[in-house]
Amino acid sequence: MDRRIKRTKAAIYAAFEELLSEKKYEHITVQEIIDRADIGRSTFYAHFETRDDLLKAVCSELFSHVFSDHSKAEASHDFSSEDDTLKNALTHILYHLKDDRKRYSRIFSCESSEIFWSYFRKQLSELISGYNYGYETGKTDIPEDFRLDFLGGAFIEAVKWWFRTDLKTSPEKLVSYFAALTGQDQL
Amino acid sequence: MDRRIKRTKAAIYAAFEELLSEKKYEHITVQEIIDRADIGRSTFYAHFETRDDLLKAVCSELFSHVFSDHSKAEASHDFSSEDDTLKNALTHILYHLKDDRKRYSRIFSCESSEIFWSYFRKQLSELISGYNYGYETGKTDIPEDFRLDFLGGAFIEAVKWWFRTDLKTSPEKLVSYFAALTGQDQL
DNA sequence: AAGAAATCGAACAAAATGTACGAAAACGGA
DNA sequence: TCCGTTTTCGTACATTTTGTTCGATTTCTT
Repeated sequence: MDRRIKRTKAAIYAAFEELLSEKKYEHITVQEIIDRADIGRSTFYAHFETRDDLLKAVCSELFSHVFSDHSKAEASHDFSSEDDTLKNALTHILYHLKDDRKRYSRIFSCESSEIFWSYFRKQLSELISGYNYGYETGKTDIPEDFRLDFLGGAFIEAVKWWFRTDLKTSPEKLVSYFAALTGQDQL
Repeated sequence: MDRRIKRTKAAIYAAFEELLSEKKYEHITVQEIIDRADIGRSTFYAHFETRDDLLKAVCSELFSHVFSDHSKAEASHDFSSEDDTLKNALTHILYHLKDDRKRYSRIFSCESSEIFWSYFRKQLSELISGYNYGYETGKTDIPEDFRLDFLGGAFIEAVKWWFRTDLKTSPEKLVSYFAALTGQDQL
């Protein structure tokens, strides 16, 4: 690959990720990116059609690291590669995220429709905590705030799936799926 | 409340939600909203400071319906109000969403950082499905696609929580929480 | 009917967008 | 090192959006 391209892309990526740590993705302009990267306007558009294009490219690049070469991750965190379970696979992913936490934090803090979901999630977590009398705290070592955030977020995921599949499942069934998969049957 | 204000806000809301069903939130401009609502530019800014402000207002209005008056929801869907469990509460919420599915669909389809999460989720679901040999299909009536989407999304929620709390939990512990709350211990 | 409040619309500066083009620079293969 | 190719630069440009201002006008409330 042409060195100039590599240099230009690197400059754009760096500027973009830097900006991402300062402000929301939605408020970052192409102008700011090229100013920060110190490249010509036309140069940017020679590589990316839109700002979304750039984000996609960055995501793609990031994830190529996350999901490739589990073995490497294992090697660097001393897991026996024979124990190839989902749990370990997920653990390896988490280690990778942790190793590059700065980059991922920037991306993870993007938001937009999140305004909506965060409303929903907050309300749900409160709602769930209100029904907690049947739940024995202390029996497990799962932090209460994790449990509430997680269940709220997981329920949102169920709702998202529900809408993706055109609400063809009845609410009762959906809730039963949710309850079954989260072991919240008792509530 | 002044009728003019009510009319103006209604016009803005209608135009906004209409646009929301045609394009992504991020690409909707104030210009389009006031054109569609047929109101003066200054009038819009008299009610909302920014486009995000408007979205927040719409969300707030929408959720005030979702989380208020469970009793009403119960009445209209014949639940015995004595059975006040979390499951029923969630079911009622789902019914409400279903009743107003058109409005909610519009909001739900917003995206932005979703570009990132959807990448992640897709990969995760694939990963999980690869470890499914231990899972007995057919034993439950939970659809396979729901299970995969859900577990992927739920794991993302765990990761989000992880980052919100500054990665202070070890990857192993986080995965064990996830496994415990989703009954995926066996994998 | 009268005073208050909201809307209109036109105008404005500032900024961003996406595109175009020729000149200059950097590249890679021979 | 040379030469054709590719990339970058810089500038320019038309268009669009943004957020604000202000007086005139309309609509509301009482």
